[in-house]
Amino acid sequence: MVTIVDVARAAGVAPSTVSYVLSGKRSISARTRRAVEQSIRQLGYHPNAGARSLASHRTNVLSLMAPLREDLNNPGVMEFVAAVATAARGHDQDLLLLTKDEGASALRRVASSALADALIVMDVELADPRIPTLLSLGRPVVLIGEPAEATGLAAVDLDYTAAGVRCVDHLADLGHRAVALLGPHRPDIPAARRFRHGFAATAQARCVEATVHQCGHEYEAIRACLDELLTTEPTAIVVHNEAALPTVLAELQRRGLRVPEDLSVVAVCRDAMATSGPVPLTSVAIPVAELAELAVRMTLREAPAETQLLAPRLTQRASTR
Amino acid sequence: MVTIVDVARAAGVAPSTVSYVLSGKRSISARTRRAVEQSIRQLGYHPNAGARSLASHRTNVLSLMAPLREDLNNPGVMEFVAAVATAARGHDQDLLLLTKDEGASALRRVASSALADALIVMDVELADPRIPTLLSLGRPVVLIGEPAEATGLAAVDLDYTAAGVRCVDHLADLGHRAVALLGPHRPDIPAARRFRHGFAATAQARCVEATVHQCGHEYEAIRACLDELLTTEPTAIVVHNEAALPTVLAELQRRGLRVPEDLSVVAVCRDAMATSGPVPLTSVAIPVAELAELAVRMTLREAPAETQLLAPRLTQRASTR
DNA sequence: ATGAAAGCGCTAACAC
DNA sequence: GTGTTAGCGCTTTCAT
Repeated sequence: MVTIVDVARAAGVAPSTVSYVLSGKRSISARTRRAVEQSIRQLGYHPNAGARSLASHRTNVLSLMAPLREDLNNPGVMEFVAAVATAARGHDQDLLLLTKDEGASALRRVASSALADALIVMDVELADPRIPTLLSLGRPVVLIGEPAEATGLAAVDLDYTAAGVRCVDHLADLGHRAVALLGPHRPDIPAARRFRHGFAATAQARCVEATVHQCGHEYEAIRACLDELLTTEPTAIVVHNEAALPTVLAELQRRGLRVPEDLSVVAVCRDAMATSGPVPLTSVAIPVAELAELAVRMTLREAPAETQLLAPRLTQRASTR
Repeated sequence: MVTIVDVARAAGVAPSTVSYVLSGKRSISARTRRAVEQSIRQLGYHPNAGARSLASHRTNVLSLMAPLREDLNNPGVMEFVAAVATAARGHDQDLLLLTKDEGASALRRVASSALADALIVMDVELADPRIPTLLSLGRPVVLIGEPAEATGLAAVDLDYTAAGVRCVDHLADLGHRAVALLGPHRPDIPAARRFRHGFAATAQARCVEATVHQCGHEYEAIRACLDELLTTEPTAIVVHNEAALPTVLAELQRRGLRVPEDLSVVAVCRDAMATSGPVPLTSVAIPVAELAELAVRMTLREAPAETQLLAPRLTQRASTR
């Protein structure tokens, strides 16, 4: 194993000088820096993470707790995990992955044993039992997805209220007078509530008839939901349920409803999903990469640790008119 | 911060005794053990991971490198990540997540800086550039998904050859004489090759006409693939492409082909996927939890570090007859 | 069955 | 601009 002492000896300097070259915490002559960097490369030196953490009280590890069991079908979860991993590496941090069902004790364990410097937590619910623990950790915490009540914790999310507004505005602008919302399986989560409120309030403001429905992503649930939804004869639907989206579209087709001729569709989903079907969908994408980057920067105190809601962007494609 | 010295003082013993109570590496009187355990609980002591790793050369962290960008659509990837995280915690290990596109240098970094004790790598390809690095790491390495060539690295996977055999045997037993395989987007990966070989060899052995097709998961690709596939008028198809499966089924329906009346379908997919559509599908599931558990045990040297292929299990449901 | 003490490899305060 | 050195909190010999 190559240690800092080996590098120092090879470069003809003191170990602390090597440390300072690596950290940039004091000025180093160009000559010394070159010698040290060369020795590092030649010897293939990688600082020992444990020693570093012990001496500096920093691990350069972020921990992400994600809902890895229940939301397995939700492709958005994996996208977030990937985005956070990528954002973390972009800031020289590694990522320790925790599953949601390990609960508060895992958060405490990771923080107390100094396995990670900060925590990012997805899918925090209204009265989540993890919140008190997170508040007591003494480490930076950022939530992805904003719990409806102020928790005192920093959070990042899409502005779902604005997203609901945007979808209805788009459809109203196109002349639709009757629209329906097909929402997610869990109507109680903050994102669902906010979207629904934006949707309903804007429909009212613009004198558009609106109905709200919710369903899971199993075939039967979707079918029943569409049965109900279509009785009101809307000319457009907004689908805020990515997992159900493919089945919804297939089912519309099966019923002989063409998109957008008979029914306009706006989806809240990843761009990849919006463009993967026969009809490219007008959609509001969740800005996963930006949210992840922002969350990581917050944990590193490079961005103010407060709740930030990113503005939605609606991309018009072929499914609305 | 609570340290081992605090616990030792509270319990009236030496720090080393606390350490030994925690590790179980030497016998402790019941009385001492009780006192120490009580102090640990009362003080909320969590051993510092960095100090531990520095002193013991063990981190109790496993690193998993997963294809988090390219295979984002592949629900199987996330399932593996979740399963490995769960299996790791079951063995008192934490999980450091790496993305495949960080490449060999990330593996070297994590191993050399002692961030993790061992590495699990998904999606290793035929002539993967990471293989030489993995061989030189001096740490346990387990691949999930077996590269076709012997690499000298331990690996776990489903026995895809046997899976291909099993699917054709099932259909042949039901009396089918013409079957088609709809394979994955990347026909060159070992799993695809092996499945195809099992499929083709068994078809020949049982005098069943067989054709092999491949396609991505975009709508147009699937449509074109089905156009081609259906010209041979098979009475059954085997879908080894989970991402495409929902679209394939929707498209069959659109063409007026009923499952299983007009066409039997066998899928290689998660059970959740097999049972989520209108017709429960006869399927071969990938035993993700077992594979993850086995991989974790191999990294911990609790299972022999060799290539292990798990036998497929076919579950008959309503889509074949 | 338990204690004392020597490091593990690094960072950061202190010295010059 | 650089060197010296005292820890960081733990594990593990070595003693008894």
